[in-house]
Amino acid sequence: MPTFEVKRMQELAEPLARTTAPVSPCSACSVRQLTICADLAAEELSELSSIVTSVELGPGDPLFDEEERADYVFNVTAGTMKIYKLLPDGRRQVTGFLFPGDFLGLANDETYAYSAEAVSPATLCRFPRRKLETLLDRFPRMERRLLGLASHELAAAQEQMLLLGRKTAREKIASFLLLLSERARRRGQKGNPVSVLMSRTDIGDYLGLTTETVSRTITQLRGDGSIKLLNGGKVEIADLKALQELAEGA
Amino acid sequence: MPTFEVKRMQELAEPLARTTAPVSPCSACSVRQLTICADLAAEELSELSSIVTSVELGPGDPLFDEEERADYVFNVTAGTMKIYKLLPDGRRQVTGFLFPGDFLGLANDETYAYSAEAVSPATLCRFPRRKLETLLDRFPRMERRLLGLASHELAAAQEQMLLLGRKTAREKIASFLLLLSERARRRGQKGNPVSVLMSRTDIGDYLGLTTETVSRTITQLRGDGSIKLLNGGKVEIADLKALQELAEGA
DNA sequence: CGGGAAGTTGAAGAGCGTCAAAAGTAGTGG
DNA sequence: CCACTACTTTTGACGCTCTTCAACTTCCCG
Repeated sequence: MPTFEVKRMQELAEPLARTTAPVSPCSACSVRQLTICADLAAEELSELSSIVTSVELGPGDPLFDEEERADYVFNVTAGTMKIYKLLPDGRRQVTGFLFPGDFLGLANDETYAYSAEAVSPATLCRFPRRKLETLLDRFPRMERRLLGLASHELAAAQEQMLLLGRKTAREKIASFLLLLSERARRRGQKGNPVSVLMSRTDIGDYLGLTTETVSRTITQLRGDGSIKLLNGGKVEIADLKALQELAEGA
Repeated sequence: MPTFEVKRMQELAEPLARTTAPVSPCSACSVRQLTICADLAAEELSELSSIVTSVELGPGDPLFDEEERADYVFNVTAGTMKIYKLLPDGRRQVTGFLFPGDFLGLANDETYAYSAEAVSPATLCRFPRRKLETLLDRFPRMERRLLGLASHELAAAQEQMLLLGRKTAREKIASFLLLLSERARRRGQKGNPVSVLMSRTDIGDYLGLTTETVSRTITQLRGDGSIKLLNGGKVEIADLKALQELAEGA
């Protein structure tokens, strides 16, 4: 049985990643209320448990690549992931950072529309897509939940388009810090200081900037007194109001 | 009964827009297969008909504004719509152009995440959100379809982020023309020449450029021999391969 | 410690934006 | 039918933000 799981793991990602036997009952899951598993009955949860597998990734480990057959969908339970698209010459656009409770791998097509990789050590729940679909037929509440998550993602994507297309570097960085802060708070952590675990390159690729511009802009905001850099990748939001006005482009 | 409809219309948009009594049976709808109503049984279609109303808009007419209460969802049946977000100082990001068969108004929140307005004369089906939701409970096939559309939208949004964050002006214009062409073909029209009904300003706001840059870039592509401008806002794709390579950033 | 990656800072340059004006297009009314 | 107006598009000149290329510094992790 463990052997079986390990084999499937290798189809999925490099030997770096580890899979274990069916995850401990979803009922103990700390991020359940944030994701598709919210509000399921005990019986439904146990059915879900029976198809789910856990995946562990280290920083930089790939989960899947764009164009790959989308046989699984995932739920982040710990750590941070990034999803991105590439141009043939290597230019990269990070389309999202994912935190515990976030869902990924929804594919309309039969293939993933983006690549996914771990930013920090991360744990995910993996659902075979086919099996999840048949489960959805019987758990309309879960399907509704999934639709809700997708439409939330869609709204976030549009907000990001506004940022990419129309905001200046300063506005982008301010928006980014506030977004991280807000998302941390929604996960029940404190939003200030905010931990910024991703590299300058990742931030640049998310905001449509170069690492140099990210660095310079952060330095600038620090000079303004809007933020302070602490150690451990933490950023203190020193002047929330200024940052918010900047982010909204006022 | 018609009075009732007119009154509700006024909550929705300005007197410019017109509503009629329940639309002629959905069974005759020409875009049904493209949208949420695909694959419904005759009986289901008639139930759907009973809650739907038709909306007609002229160029520039608003359908709804960001932040407004999202009491309705819509389906474009004819014409072209645009959806966009604004910054307080007036900077605008068009997050999508919508054509017959496209769906809009999905709101996660209780309010719309963007504004919507007609680009050309347009007709839409309007569904009261609440009633549609109860219908979805009974028509799982429609809910599945909606989820499929949402995840398709999501993939398109990510493609657009790649464009906004990482492509040059030339690459953006090339991608845009190919996108319009592709979408026209999917609706059963011919993809070349492609009709570009929207203004340079709208295009710029969609691609994260100014109207001047859009104009200059189009002139440039014409000079290259990649495209030709015909009258009636039509653009002939003269060198498809060149345009594709440009769009992919090769 | 020491080596390598990540981050910061600097100088120069390119691409796109801004401001301005001309050319084209469409709608209106005499 | 044509002239007038108003708007959209195009073109031009210039400037600024962000990128590019490069060197230097800091931070890790062995």
